[in-house]
Amino acid sequence: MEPAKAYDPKTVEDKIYKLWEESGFFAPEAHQPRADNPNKNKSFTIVLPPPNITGELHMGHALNTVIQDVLIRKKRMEGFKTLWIPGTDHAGIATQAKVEKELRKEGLNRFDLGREKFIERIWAWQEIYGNKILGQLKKLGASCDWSRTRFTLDKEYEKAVQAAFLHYYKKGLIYQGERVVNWCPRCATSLSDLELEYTEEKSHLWYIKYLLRKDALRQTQGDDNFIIVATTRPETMLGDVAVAVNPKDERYKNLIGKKVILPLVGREIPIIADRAVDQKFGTGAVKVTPAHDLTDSEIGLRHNLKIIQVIDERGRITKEAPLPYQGLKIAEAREKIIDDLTKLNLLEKTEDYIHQVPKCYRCNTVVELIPSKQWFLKMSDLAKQAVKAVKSGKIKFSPKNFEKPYLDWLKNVRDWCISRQLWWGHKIPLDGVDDVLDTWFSSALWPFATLGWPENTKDLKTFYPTDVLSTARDIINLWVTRMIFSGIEFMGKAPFHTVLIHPTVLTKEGQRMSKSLGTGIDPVGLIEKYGADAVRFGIAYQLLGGQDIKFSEENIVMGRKFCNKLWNASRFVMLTSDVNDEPLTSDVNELPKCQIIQQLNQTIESVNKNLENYQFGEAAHTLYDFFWHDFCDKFIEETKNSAQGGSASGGKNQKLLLHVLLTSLKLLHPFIPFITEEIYQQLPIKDKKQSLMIEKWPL
RNA sequence: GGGCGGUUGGCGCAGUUGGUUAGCGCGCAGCAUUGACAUUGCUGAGGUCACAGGUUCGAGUCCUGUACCGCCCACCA
Repeated sequence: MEPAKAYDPKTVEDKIYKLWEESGFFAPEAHQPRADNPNKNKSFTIVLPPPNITGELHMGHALNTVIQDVLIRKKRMEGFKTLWIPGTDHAGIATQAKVEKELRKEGLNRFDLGREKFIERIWAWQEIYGNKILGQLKKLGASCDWSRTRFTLDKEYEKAVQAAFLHYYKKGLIYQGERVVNWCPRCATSLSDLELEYTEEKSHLWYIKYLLRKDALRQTQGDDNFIIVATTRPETMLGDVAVAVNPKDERYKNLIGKKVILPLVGREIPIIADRAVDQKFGTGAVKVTPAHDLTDSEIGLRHNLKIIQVIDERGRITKEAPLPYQGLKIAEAREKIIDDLTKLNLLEKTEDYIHQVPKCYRCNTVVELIPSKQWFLKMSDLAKQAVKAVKSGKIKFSPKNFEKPYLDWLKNVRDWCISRQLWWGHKIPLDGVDDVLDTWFSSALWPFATLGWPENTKDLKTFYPTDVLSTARDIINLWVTRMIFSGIEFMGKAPFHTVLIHPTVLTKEGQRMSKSLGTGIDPVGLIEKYGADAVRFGIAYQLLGGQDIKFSEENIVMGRKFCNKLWNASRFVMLTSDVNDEPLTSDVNELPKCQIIQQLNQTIESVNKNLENYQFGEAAHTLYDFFWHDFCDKFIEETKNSAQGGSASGGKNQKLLLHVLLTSLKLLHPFIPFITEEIYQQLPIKDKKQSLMIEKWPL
């Protein structure tokens, strides 16, 4: 049957993907490399950044899938032992929050179910969404080795996590400590600094009078009988243990060492001097609450102050506070305290104040700082290793300027709080501990745990270290740094040589795409509308210069048009080919040195160079221009004219047409795999491979 | 508060080490055409390259400053 006039991706894509899966060529051992292949002993490995099982994929995933698949498909055609490992991430807090939200719709919370039932419920969720995500990757055409699919919470992976934890523990790098940690009262867990999201909020700066104790009063010659502190968190005053001023501050020099009476509480607390106090802010005198503020906690340590916890894990005032405030929620307590201070005439003034409020990055609840017993991983030595790997050039970032934020962060890094009071995650391997590990502790092991570590597997020997890691910039420090030091620590080698930071996909208006804002675009919807190849080519075409992408559907339209052009040009070549009885050859040596061949060779050279430098957009543009304008508009039209004069030159032109078409299909295949494969399957050529996937890449 | 990036035709973007008429996609206008393709072909309109100075024989491209936009990082109560 004659191929349809217009290319219809719907009739092609599922069929072709099935063909690929059945061929087995996604796995590195599926086909024998040619004897003359210089790369046959080299491997090329990518680990897919495992998507969180919290929902469906977004455009960022689609973009990253295109990048990785282009790299993988090209290397596969070059004859490398190519492995792209897929998988998903259990995403501790994110998934737990998602499932809790589901429960809430049923009027339940996780405590109603209990730990075991709740975890069962999440496993049911992971079954659905994990598979959904893998299905979406397949729709995009990802040529991952699905037989090696991993999940960060599967049984084997659990072994890796345990082994890692015990290694650190035995080495003395893991310790338990009572520290002030970020705490989400809704999730009831600690959070790392990186898991906070700050939002700017209008609030107030309250100026509160702390009265001096009577004997202190007698000793001061001034007429002030109080010191004023400014705060944005009046409710924490219930836990104050001192008032601090800068030692150089002349205004307060004679007050240092004196005592004040903490309003509403009645506790006597000292006025101390500490360098952390900024003279210029507020009144230059700051209330010190070591239990609920990080700076204060450090001041407390320096001055040997008590820690009085007045906010508990659920965000309520504790029994350490005076009776009237006990059990109140933070907002209620704040209101009552302001009220009471006003009545006592201790509120000097209230100013409007805009400040950054930390919120839980998963559930958007205001995060509290509370003292809590947690597990920490010592970072200083590990961070040094991670710094060295990049400074020595063993790992390169592309674009290079992302090395700076990476190095800056590592330079100032604090110990990593790795315990979470969640139910969904890896349990800390020590008896009697209910805490789980930060989800990033397990994903830090991804490049080698997916290959079988801690067992010394064949895969590990063959495919580690991996080659390119492609990811979004916002998880450089959450994930990339931690993979790097983990790889060095456990494998003795950096886990990859290149970190590819891809652009962020924004809306056309320049907004961040997000579900909650309603600005997200579903790649699968686009695939249904335009076809996967159109989506892929549209994305690749826009991957220029490395800056963020304002997504516009017009590029996908272009992709669809291009696919159609390719389809019809191929139809033309094939229709005219049928005239010949003999199968046509694509032997390069028989080709004349004409203009189209010259242009083709330039295209090959340019595409190779651009792909080696991760210039995907440039490569896509080059291919587009060559195929459409040089090949279709000029060369094909010319062959029509020359054919009219007689059939003598017809055969030669056929070979040429077929050669250029086949080479173009090879070059385009990494970008638009479905349509190129479909056409390849129909081509009347000798020595056809089972799939275009394993054809020889043009050099 | 610190760091990074952006500002080029209606929209989305390219412009390598400074050098003849600043490119691409989408859109727009006119013309063409049933024989690969109307998801087409040809032709064309449309930009004082954010602003102000400076370096240079010559700057979208280098330097200084300004404005606006975006992102990341940061314990200023």
